Amino acid sequence: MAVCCAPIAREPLSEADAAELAPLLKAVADPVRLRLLSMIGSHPGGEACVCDLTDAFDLTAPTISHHLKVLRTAGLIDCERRGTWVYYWIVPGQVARLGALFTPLAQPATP
Amino acid sequence: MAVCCAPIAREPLSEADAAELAPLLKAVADPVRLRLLSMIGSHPGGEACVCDLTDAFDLTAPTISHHLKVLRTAGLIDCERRGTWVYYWIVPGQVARLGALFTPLAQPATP
DNA sequence: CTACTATTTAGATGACCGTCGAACCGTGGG
DNA sequence: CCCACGGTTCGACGGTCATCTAAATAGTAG
Repeated sequence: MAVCCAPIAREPLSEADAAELAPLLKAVADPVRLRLLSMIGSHPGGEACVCDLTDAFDLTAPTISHHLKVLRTAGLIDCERRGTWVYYWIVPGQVARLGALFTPLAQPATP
Repeated sequence: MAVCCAPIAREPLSEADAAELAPLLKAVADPVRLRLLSMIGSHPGGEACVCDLTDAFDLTAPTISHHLKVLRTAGLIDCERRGTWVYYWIVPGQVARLGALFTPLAQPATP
């Protein structure tokens, strides 16, 4: 259930599966979002405040907020407001789908 | 040595690593290229002729050629001309980098 | 050498994306 | 009650991308 479809080199990806996966990949296909995802995932406690993330970039707050929204829309992260601050954390299942797509290729049967 | 850097949730991705990985992800963040990669990788013999690929899409030949070039520039596939036809195959090491980025997150230590 | 096929290159067009400044909500403290 | 602060939404601008048509290159067959 973690993956919707077979790993990429097992069988040809259906048009529908490709259409569903592509936006997920597009969400992480950006240096800023890649770092954001990494910073959130590696943060102690598994969650990070926006204020922690913004300072690491030479970008304005709206831009960071936009990137976080893209990641959230893709289902890769989720967030919650806790008093003054908003905290983000990774949704492991969705991220695992990406890994499952490519990893089986590392050690294929190669008959 | 398959990967250049730690998996995404181990430690924050450096700006340089993110900048290097993003283009790789951008190359696969397209439904057509995702299917092309899958069709090439799952093709019997591990390689596929352009003529096999073109027919599966409602796209013109130049468009397919363009997508193949993007994948090739990213180092995900390689090709060789053999007589009349050009054959493409997957570069496993480069694809494995993508998998390694996300897979370790599937079963993290979660202390 | 010429004609035909397969594939790539070049140029153009329309859509999408990353970034910013300004305006807008929600929370907590005077 | 109002104000300061953290964060998001809105609208706009510049750049990139997917796709097409037309033309060029490479190889094969006659």
